[in-house]
Amino acid sequence: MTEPRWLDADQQRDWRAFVDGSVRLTELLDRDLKSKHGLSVSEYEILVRLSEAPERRLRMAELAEHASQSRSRLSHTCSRLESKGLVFRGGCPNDKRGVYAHLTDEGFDALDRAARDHVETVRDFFIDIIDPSDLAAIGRAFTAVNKRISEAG
Amino acid sequence: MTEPRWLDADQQRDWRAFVDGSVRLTELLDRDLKSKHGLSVSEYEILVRLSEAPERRLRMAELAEHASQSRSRLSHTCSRLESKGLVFRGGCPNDKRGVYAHLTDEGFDALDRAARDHVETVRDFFIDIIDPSDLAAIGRAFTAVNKRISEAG
DNA sequence: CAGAATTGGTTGAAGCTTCAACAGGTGCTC
DNA sequence: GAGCACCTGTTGAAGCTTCAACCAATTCTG
Repeated sequence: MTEPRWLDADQQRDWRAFVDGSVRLTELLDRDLKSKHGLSVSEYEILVRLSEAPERRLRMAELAEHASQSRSRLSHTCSRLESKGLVFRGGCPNDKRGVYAHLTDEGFDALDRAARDHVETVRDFFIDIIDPSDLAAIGRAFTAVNKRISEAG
Repeated sequence: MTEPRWLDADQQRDWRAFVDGSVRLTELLDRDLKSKHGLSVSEYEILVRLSEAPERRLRMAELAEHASQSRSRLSHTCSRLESKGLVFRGGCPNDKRGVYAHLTDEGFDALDRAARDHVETVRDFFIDIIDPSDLAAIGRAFTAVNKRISEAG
């Protein structure tokens, strides 16, 4: 068995900073959103994507794709959001298998309130403490990661 | 209520690339590690930290800190690792409340096997597709994030 | 030194995610 | 147009995480 190409010291340091940082950051954002607005990050993501979609509705499969969630997970989470009155699901005329998830007005308001706090926290713990050129580098890097993962799909 | 400082278009784009990318990447790594070695990323992290500790053992609280996990979660996960024979827990002489988690030889071997595959996947989907200076930027940025979160503690 | 406050770690229940199986629709092919 | 492969979305169970409550040991305080 050949020796793998281990990371060098710098790569190791940077990779670990990322792993730790992203875990801690998402946890912090999740806790923040939950305590102030009763929403998890993944629920929040769903509301965001719906709010941006034409007519504030999206097919389940599309929504799953946009929110980086499995269909099963989305299905469960939508049930919860539906029971909170933030989302409702209705059939699709063209394709009788299809289901549209719609953002309710109440859902839109909840999202608006949450987003105002959320953006401040994101700034506080990420955007505003990072050099703008480093942020651009992050953008480039993770765009490449997304592309790579999609290709491997 | 004053209008919050929304992100500008570039910030938004970069932030979202990161959110999506990191979710997808961790999911991919998790699936990879699980299918090839039956370990989740967080179990893997625990084994890594133990393997690097003097005498391959660490107090539970320290281990939780290093692995960015809650104590409760660590406790449950260690129970699972213990029943797989990769870790065992023993008391602490000085502080009778304390518990040391030890890496077993079997645990060390399992980690060694897993790490060889893991590093290739990390390279494939992250390190090797990113410009080295962008990786350095990521290191700087997330080091700052970690610092900020610790300070806010 | 007694009592209170803090720290270390575990536990069980509730909540969320994953996984595999499924029901119903669509569309392709022969 | 019957059969077959594929796609959509849901479901329930199993697995993992979070949360709050808890016990035990240590340390602080008067």
